[in-house]
Amino acid sequence: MEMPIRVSRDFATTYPDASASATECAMNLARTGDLVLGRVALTLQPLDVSPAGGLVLGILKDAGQPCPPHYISERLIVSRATVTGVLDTLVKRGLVRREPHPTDRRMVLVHLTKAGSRMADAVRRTVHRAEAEWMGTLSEHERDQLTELLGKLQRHLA
Amino acid sequence: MEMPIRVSRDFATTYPDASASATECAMNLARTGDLVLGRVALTLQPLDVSPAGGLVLGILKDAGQPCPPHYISERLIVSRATVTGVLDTLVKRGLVRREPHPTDRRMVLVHLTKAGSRMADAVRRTVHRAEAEWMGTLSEHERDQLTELLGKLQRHLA
DNA sequence: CGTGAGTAGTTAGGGGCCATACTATATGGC
DNA sequence: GCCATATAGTATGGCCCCTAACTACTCACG
Repeated sequence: MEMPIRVSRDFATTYPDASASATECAMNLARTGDLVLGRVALTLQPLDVSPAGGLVLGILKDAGQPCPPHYISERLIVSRATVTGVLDTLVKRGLVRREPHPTDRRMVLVHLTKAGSRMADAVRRTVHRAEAEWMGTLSEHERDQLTELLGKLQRHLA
Repeated sequence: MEMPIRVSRDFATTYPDASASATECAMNLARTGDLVLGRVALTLQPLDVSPAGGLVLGILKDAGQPCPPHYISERLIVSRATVTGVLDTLVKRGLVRREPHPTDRRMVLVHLTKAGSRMADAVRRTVHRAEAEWMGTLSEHERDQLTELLGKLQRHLA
């Protein structure tokens, strides 16, 4: 498999109103994003936490206090329904606890358990150490360049 | 929401053996990849085809002849089980047909129907036109730069 | 030949993600 | 106070993705 993905030589004639460089960017962005997600999942496997679960723990840890699911949903940029499912898994694993909100009875407050708090730390340490290794091929300058380019795209895509 | 994602100011002291620039790259790669995938799904919605389904149609079209599922699985970098599911959907939609392999009875050959062939073309046209628009914020030079950086990472991550 | 190793496809079960629809609760304007 | 509207959480059902296990078949080696 070639890397990066390139379009075929006759791309421009086959798709006149397309752009080869744009298509190559899009395909490689999707592929690279997928590779990174795969690496995260692999890295977290020994901890027996899913990437989504790890992110939720991190959000709760950062908040420093119990949070309602809708807050997690917004931070994670994911639907509330998805958060319900991830929380179910975390509850089963004993990393998180749901409690009724003291004043607003529509809400639930998600509490980090002791084990959940420890796990949040372990996830962060593990993932950040791994990230440093993944990006080892790029120089500091290249990383900044990449982050800038991605930021520009995100502003346009979001 | 800021774009690109940046780590907090005290990142280096909190995670001594991590790299802020590496973590930023990883987070933004995951995010941007996700945004691109979301755009693809949105773009294909009017055609009533899933992103995965569209890719399978493209692979069959490129092959120019009926293919066994394991070939699709390798091209798509996805498990054979997943291909089974995607093909089920495509069969239901009448875009694809399963036929027994004439000589090797373990295999199935996936045929593109007339409608499937037309759909493959429509998917490509639609997505490539959209890609040109998504990447509109980046100059030709920036796109090449981005593709190169992603390629370098892919070689390291794959 | 026959048998064991390898290959192809599917099934089963699990997770993440979504949109939609439903219930319960809160709130602001009348 | 009452009601329309908005908000919070969840259930449902769909797609995509995985691993593991199972069936059917092929093939090479003894």
